[in-house]
Amino acid sequence: MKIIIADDHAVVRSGFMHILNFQEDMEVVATAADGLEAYDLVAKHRPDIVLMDLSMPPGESGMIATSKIKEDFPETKVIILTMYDDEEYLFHVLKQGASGYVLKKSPEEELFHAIRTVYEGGTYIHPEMATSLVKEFLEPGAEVVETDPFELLTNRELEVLPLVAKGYGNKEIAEMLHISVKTVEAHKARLMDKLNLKNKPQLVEYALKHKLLNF
Amino acid sequence: MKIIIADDHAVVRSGFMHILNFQEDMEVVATAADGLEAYDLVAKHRPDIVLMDLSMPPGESGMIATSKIKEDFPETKVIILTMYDDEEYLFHVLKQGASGYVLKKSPEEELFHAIRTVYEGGTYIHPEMATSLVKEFLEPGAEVVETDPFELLTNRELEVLPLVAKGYGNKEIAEMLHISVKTVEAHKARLMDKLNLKNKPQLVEYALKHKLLNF
DNA sequence: CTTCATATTAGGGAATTCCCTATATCCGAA
DNA sequence: TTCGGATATAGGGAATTCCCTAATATGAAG
Repeated sequence: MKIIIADDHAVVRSGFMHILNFQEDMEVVATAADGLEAYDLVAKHRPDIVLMDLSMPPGESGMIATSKIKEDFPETKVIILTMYDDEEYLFHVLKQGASGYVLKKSPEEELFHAIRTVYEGGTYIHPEMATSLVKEFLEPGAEVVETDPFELLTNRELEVLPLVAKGYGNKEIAEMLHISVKTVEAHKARLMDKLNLKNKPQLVEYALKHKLLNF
Repeated sequence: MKIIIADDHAVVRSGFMHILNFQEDMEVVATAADGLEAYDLVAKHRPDIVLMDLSMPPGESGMIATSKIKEDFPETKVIILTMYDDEEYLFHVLKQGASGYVLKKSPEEELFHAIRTVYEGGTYIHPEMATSLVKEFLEPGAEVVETDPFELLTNRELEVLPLVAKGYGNKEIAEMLHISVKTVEAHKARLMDKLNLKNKPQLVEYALKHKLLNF
């Protein structure tokens, strides 16, 4: 099967090309450094599969490219290959028409399996991400479709989140907001549940990613 | 020559291993997913070269590992292979004893060239980064501020600081670093004293400002 | 040989957080 | 009028952190 690889890191693309070309049923016909280049190469080569990174600064992102490619070349299947394990990315690219989502931390065997599965008409989602998908299936639109914090969280929660991320303790936050420690605990627990964050580091990462820390 | 690869992404490690093993004079003897594992493998294999990523969350960073490896195995040469083009990182790892700095966006030929240059006793710096080095050479210390964490803090403190900033508890940090909670407490107290930080939010702000959070 | 810094560890008590479970009021929408 | 969400608060116990004080081993520098 014909494959195109899109990743902004040249040496990483080379590495992927090598390990894929080693599989008897796989052939990398071209590689791209960003979304625009990937689109052009798909137009030219009409591959079966595109392996698409999500973030390819400063070029066009894989999310945009996936959307365009699926629109203009619906027979080409797109598998996202990224280091981001955020379910918001997963849901978004699935809606864009991607047929697979693999994390870069996975072993090469998983990548091979994903490619073959998708080539045969299936969908492959990295197991750790699949649970998010099941949740979403069971409770559509419950919380995770719109992961923009300003949509998901109440005003009070939006006040509490950055303060927690910055490292203030519950007691300090209570004093700042003139509420009780118990209330802070409750808001914190609710916002973590809404955002599907399991621990403090995930909360800090989320706050950073969504630019909620005003330092 | 014997090479060890340290990168948190398994499929990326596989790719690098493939392209390096294809070179007649290069052999990848092991791969590691973080700095601690890299150190252990260096002890075991005594490679000529280590290709080290800088950021390998949630494991130990390549910066810390580079320092330890150069200290205990001075004959092993370390080449940093990262996506970060910040000169702060470059200066630091050179001081730690790294012999090369290659960006992941470079083509594989540059990586081969870097490895061969370093193996022969030379130093290889990605051309775009070399200008920063020349500047620093011509005006030493011009841009180094007195609160450069890499100047003020010990290696252990540099390990603890980002973890605290990220929101990990002392118990979790102790488990990650295989030390006791009391030790974590002590390092934390010392580094806060050195940096004149009075509380957790100041520590978080400091870590952000100095790009110590690998998310 | 001495001194100093780093790394590590500890006791102990107070303070705080975490986690589970629960309740109440207010307000807006149906 | 009813219902659900937002906001607020609480009890209680286990776990953890904070803070102060103290100690040891090792290696490097003078």
